[in-house]
Amino acid sequence: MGKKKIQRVSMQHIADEVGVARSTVSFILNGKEKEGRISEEVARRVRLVAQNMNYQINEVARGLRTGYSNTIALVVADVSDVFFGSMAYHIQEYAESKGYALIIINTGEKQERLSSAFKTIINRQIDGVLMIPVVNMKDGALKQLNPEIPMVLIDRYFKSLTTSRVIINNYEVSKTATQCLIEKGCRRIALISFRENLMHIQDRKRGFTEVLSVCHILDESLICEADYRNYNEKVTAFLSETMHRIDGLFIATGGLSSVVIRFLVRMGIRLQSDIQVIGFGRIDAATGVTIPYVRQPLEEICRKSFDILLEQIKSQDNKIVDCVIPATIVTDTL
Amino acid sequence: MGKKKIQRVSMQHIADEVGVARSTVSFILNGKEKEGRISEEVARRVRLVAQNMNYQINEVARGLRTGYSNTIALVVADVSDVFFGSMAYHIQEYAESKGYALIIINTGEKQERLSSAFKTIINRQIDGVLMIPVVNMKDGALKQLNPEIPMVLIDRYFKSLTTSRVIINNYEVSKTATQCLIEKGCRRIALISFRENLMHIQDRKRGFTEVLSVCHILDESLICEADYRNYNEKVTAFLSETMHRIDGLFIATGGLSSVVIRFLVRMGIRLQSDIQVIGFGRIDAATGVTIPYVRQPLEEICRKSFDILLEQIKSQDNKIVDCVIPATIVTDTL
DNA sequence: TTGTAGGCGTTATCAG
DNA sequence: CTGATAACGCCTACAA
Repeated sequence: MGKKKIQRVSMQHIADEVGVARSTVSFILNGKEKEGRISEEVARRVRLVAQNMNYQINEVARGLRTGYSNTIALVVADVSDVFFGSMAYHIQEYAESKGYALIIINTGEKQERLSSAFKTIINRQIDGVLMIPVVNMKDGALKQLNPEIPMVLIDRYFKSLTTSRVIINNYEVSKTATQCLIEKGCRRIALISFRENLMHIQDRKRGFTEVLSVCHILDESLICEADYRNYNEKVTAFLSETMHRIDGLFIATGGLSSVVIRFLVRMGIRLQSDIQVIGFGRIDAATGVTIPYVRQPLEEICRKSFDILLEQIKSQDNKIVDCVIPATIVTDTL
Repeated sequence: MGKKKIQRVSMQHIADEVGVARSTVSFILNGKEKEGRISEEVARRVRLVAQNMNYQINEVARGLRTGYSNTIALVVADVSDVFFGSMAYHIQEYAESKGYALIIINTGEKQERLSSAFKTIINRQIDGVLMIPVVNMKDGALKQLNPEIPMVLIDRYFKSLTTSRVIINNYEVSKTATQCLIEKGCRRIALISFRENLMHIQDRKRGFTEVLSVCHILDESLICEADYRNYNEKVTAFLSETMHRIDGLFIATGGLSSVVIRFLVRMGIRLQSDIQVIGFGRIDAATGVTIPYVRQPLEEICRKSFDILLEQIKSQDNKIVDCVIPATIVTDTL
């Protein structure tokens, strides 16, 4: 077999060509010519030759030397989920603009895959981790895997703040969403959500119930918290039983929108007239009507998360940052 | 600032601990003890110490030495697209099982971003590239960027076969899909698709028209090929004009399903009774009816693509592989 | 102002 | 059977 090793041009090659030392080339190509006190003339020649030889820096060698790979990891349950996928998109775009590469690690909902993920992260000298935690992930389990490595949690969070995070104002925006329904005249309002130990879900529920409590129209029987395994059955059962006695519905989890809307339509419910619905994240269903929703500023969340992570990588202090980005309600989908 | 360099345990540490040479440790930890003719006793001790010191191999150092990063890149227009996202998911899962990491590179629809992508790929010694080409990508432009690096095209392809690829049987499955409509009694069948220079789209159209031609029911005015920019207007205009004189519709591109279905529902068309519809890829709309579709075996496609790429990486021969995986029609969505 | 040399952690080659 | 030793390409303290 032709063991044709791909031969690339290194700094040494350039040095030889110009008749100067490796180090000089390194200084120039890294823009540290001032620091290295290189003559303008030499710098020019080196840069020219580098260009001509089409020199590309070897990040692997640099990584070995510096200890940094200029790579970050995004750890999610499943990138094929639109929400996670959008995160991945924005993060990659932003990371690239900052000279970072992004590796993706799927963990499913499985805690045990986290340790394998961290092994990869260590092995490859990944500089930092952006993670979207999943349900059955314990708070401690995270940092415990490797307390050294910079990490920022996105979108979901735990009671205790042991890791930096970037989240939206779940509680407040859920209050606003609920008030929207009330303002439209709804009085018998239901909530559909997941049953989770993650705070973002609980905060949304809290916002919902508080508003209804204040208005004295809270009905606990109109709250449906589905499990991950059988959410389809749970939700349809709940709706079958309640849909004729509710006039408003807050779907507090994007992942449930599709099944809920589909069921209501199939049952002949006229959305936004029989029942006012508001969702979390854009609802892309062929309903013929516009359904308002809580818009999470994904791009901003991603950029902020990356900025925080980068800051943590650069300045080794393990300062914990807690960043809350406000979500907004969108009522007129164009 | 605390420039606390993360200190990891290297092979040297283990060697020192056991009282043996680095190279010996390397042999053992790479499972080449037979080849290296290491004594069972030493091997055992080394492994034990490695375990105790929680040794993790440094892939960066290994990469510098071997020239391989054990990393592949997935180049797509936009991972947040469900189709691409699913690809990313399956590829990452499979790659991980084979000891490879996956980096994601988004290029949008922009040709010029390809060269930046390849720069990253070279810089980081990425071993191979899986790419889902986009519309305005010229065939030559691909390999040209770097003919050395192993690459496999997925899902979309060009006339000339200059790069390995894994695709589905677009032509055949489109014939089958069209026949499905005919068997349901449709005679005035429309096609909605993108106008693309990529072969997969053209092959689908070809399958469609050929079947209708044979049956003498081909009506060129019932073919809508939308542009990327204004596909929404184009499609709705087309449907407004034709929906009352068609009884069958083949949506040959997954990306158009949503807008088409939404429009038809809004117009009061009863799907699968006024008009029989068949799509490409599952249609997730709240229609209340089941819409048949062409199912692309994503996981199989991804695994096959990775296998081919790996083969190409391992054996440096640039043999070009053309793999066609059959898609199937799904009629009963559960 | 420039060059030298050592080392990052691994693997390959060759010598004991 | 095992151990030196030399790369891989880059960075940087230090020498000149």
